[in-house]
Amino acid sequence: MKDFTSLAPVSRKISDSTVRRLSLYLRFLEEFEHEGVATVSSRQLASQGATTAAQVRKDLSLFGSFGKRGRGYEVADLARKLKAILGLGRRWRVALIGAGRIGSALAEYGDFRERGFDIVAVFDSDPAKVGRRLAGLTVVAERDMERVLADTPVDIAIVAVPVEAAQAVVDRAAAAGVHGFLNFAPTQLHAPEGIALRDVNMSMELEALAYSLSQDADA
Amino acid sequence: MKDFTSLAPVSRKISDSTVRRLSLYLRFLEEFEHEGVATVSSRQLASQGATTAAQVRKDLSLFGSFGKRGRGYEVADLARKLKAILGLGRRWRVALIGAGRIGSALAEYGDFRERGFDIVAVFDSDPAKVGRRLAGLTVVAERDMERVLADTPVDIAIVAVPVEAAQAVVDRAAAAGVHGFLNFAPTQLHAPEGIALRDVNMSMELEALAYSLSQDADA
DNA sequence: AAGTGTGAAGCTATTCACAGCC
DNA sequence: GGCTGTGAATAGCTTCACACTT
Repeated sequence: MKDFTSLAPVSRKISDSTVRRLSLYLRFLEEFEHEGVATVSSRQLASQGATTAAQVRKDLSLFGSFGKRGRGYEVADLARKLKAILGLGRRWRVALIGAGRIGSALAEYGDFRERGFDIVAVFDSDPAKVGRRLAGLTVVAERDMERVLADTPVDIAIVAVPVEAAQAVVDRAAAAGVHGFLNFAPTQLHAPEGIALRDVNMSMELEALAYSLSQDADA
Repeated sequence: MKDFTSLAPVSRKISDSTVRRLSLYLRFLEEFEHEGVATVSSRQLASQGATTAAQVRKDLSLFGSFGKRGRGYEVADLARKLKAILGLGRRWRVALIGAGRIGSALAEYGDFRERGFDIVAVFDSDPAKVGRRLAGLTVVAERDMERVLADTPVDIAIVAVPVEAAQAVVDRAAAAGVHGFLNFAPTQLHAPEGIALRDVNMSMELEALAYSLSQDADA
């Protein structure tokens, strides 16, 4: 049994699927905690999340030994550890770039704040939007992005601008010190060296559904 | 070499990652087509999409032999074939359930229509929203969902209701004949037997970014 | 008895490498 | 010469199964 004195990430590279599952487990643990449940087994965690008990144990074992044999996992304790592993032991500062329909909806999306992500700046290139209030913030001209980011640095930027503008906005924000991006423009962006970027492509999700439905129809 | 007389899906089960890549390739092909490019190589397709030439060829080969050795793929032809494979040779009828901030933004999201998905009904449980116009449609009471879906059947429903309401809404809509769901409520829903469902969890994407950034910070 | 932690096995996905065709 | 299509090799992920702990 390894001795993990800290929760410092393990040398081994953790797959994206594992990270996503950890994030899911954390949610379930918070629900259990809310219901006053004190301990859970890998089986119980698995049943909530469409996975297997072995998978849960394997995922957790990548980071240490958090359970007690014969008993399971202590809910509050495991939740705390997962938070530390996922980097949620702190709050994250987020900029929103693009205050159109999707951007505005995201600015006011309560779940972000609830999960530790604070939107602290909003940018838009449309002069008609600049100066307006959105989710308690004043929309700033996209042209002033570098200047504002120098004053109020952020960790992550949410990109909600049109496809044509998206890559440029990422490159500029990355140069201005933003380390992670969540892109909602329906295109695959390229992250500068050393920068984390994830694409959320809603139309592509619908296309994947369309594929499934076409398959079923022939079956 | 196999003889694919139709584009009917192959018996082999196709992985989600392959489907997503096909959807990406299709976008690139449409861009190439728009630029007047007549043929592309697997290398060119790969370079756009952060994958490898071998992966592109493998993905395509699961469905047939679409290229010409020494020449590459004919852009318009391959685009047509990918559309057929993905089930995009037709338009899809979509209901939106939940006309809150996210729902409203999705209702007006142009890319859906552009990619073949027409929102033809909008439901909400809030009496204050019922009767309002949204993206050219009148918001209908969620309670009347079954009645309306009987008249105007849809293939897919987009779920944009609060977490607490999400599973019930899926169960009801599935019973009313909806075959696929795209869920935006930040929870993992369970699809009834034979129903396709995908979760888009935006907070979870941010958490995955937070994980990456925490990793980088220690490196 | 119950349930974790984990090496080993099994499975799936990606990459390699090259014969075959244009 | 260039590039596809594809079996073979490799890598990565999931499941199994069981020793071990409470």
